[in-house]
Amino acid sequence: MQPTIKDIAKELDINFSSVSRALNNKPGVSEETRKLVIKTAAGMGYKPNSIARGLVNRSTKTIGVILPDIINPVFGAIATGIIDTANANDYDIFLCISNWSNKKERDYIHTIQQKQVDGLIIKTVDDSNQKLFKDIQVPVIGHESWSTNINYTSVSTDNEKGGYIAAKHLINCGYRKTGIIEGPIYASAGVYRRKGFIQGFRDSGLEFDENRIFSNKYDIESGYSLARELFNSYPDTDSIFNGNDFMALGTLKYLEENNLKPGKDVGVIGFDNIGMAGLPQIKLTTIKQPKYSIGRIMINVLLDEIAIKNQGNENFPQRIMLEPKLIHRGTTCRQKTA
Amino acid sequence: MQPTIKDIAKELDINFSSVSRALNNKPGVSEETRKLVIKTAAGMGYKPNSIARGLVNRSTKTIGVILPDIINPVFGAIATGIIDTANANDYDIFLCISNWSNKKERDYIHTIQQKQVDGLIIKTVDDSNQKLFKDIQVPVIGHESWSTNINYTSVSTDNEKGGYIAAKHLINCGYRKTGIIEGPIYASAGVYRRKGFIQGFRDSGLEFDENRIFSNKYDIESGYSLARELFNSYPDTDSIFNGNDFMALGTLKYLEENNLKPGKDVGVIGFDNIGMAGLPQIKLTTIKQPKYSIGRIMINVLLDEIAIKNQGNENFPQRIMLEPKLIHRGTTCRQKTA
DNA sequence: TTGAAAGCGTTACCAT
DNA sequence: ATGGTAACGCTTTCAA
Repeated sequence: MQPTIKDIAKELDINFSSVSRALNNKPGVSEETRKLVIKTAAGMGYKPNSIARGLVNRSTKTIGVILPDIINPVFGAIATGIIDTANANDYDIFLCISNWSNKKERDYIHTIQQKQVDGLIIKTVDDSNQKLFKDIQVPVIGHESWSTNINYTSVSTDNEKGGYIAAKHLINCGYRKTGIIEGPIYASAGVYRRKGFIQGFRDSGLEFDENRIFSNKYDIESGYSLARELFNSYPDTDSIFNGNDFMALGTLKYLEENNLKPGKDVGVIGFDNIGMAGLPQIKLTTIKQPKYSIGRIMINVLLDEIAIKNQGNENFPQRIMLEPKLIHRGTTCRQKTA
Repeated sequence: MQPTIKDIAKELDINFSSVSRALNNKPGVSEETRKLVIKTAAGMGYKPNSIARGLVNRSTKTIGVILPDIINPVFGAIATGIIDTANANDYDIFLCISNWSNKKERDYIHTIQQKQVDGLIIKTVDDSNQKLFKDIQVPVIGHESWSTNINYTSVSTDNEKGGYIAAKHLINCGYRKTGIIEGPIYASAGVYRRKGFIQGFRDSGLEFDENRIFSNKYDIESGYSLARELFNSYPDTDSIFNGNDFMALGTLKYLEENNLKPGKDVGVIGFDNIGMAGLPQIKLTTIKQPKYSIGRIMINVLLDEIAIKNQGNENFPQRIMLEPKLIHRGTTCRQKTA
């Protein structure tokens, strides 16, 4: 059995409240007893029970984080940003993976509340669980989800702008027969990326044929099979805007297998800029997201909201948007464009 | 404020212990009151406080998991296996990332205990923190760490065998001037992989020059720079055994930039078989690990040890080894070998 | 400075 | 079947 403060108190023949005061650097104990307590506590291998502490303090110093997957290094990077920054501020992270399942996400939203986290960071699969947020008692920060009728802060890359930049780049390269390969149709990020992309075409006086949009899951396999579908339906396709880099990797796989040279026969652009995108064998042109910063900013904003709330102040939701950036590599036209 | 069982009791003008019984499907309440309690609880939006529950039950139904990083999809896959299986058994996961830092790892070992987890799964950076395990009060499962003087179960791929297989394959391909590019020198997995690899040479009557071993971190950049170092020191290098696929990716990058064709000019073999290894642009020959299964088995064994312990039985540490498998792709000799 | 006691939300055990 | 109460380990307030 782990020793408790009562055991320490018994050992020293003092009251356990004094032990508590000593261990927490609270006033009300002589320097002498404090030193003695700390020493014997260490000797006995005492470790505070943070569950008991959480019960009385009504704060667990823990933030719940719900992410859809963890194999995609984008979320790995975001999670790392969250964890690093939280730890630096003395908070722990309770990480949950919804596996792109609405049901799992819903379950996690419930269990995480029961665990009395001090705040919640979540990237929802789509909008369907957002109604659950309104009776969460702690601050919530969303990633890639924003609508005017919700009351929590969201931080994401400016996906619409990212899509716009991608479109402009493809057009500048001279591509005209573009297809879109994207993730789940209702995924918030995808909606904005697509919107910006189509707007980019429009602003160039071009029309984008929305039949050329194919959607499935955000992984390599889906990118691969959607590329096939796209080319089967539209053999004249000269370029592809991918929902993320994983899907672009699948697209590249399809092209390779069909002897189509990316950047020459077909322009390919991704989204995220994951580590592998820069490999010389890949050289994927993509829209970079500040992944680590997204995590860092989310937790900073959340911690701030927690502090404000504890002071009894009201907070109102913000929409924080980070800058996307074109990374021009080998899978789109070679020469740099304006 | 979240309603508590006392609030429900007050509402119904019954004792809160009856509410507890009703909500937990324990005997001692009439079906009538049970239904009433459940109904009003739902109506009031009651959510059990699992922290209070944990305090009295001395079980949080939570498993702590400490992994060194999460950007490498190997750990992503392992974590997914752990989380899926734990959830299926009604356990939650408290996931921590040590970022390959001994200090962070040590801190996490402490905080995770304070959070009263029911068990711990950990992949240590190296052996230095293993002494901390002996005064952990809950079952511990290690990944890729095993020595006879420790008392916890470990599950990993048979790394020694994996290294052996890699060596045999390289030799069969006809390579003789092999270099090793590996992670931190004390990393347990690397030690066994290297040992098996050298043994493979020996068993073929060949001598492996240990000066050709270069080590750094388990990432793409390290693989890249170590490849350069290796070729600078040993320009006659004809093949490379990489500590993991990420490092192999870095090696491939170096080769590409120096116009060396993998599989033709230089044989390259990795370890893990991450998703990207199979891409046609990469086609990395590698030693496959059953990543998801590693996670699944770790949690299953842990849950078993927890159950045994709760029955008051003693458990003794096991070393569970999973089979590695050669995946022969394009970065080593083309024709299949025995 | 120290001791005593209440209370956090829950479960479990005792009466009734 | 129900009510009452102790207990989990801790922090905090109030007395002494």
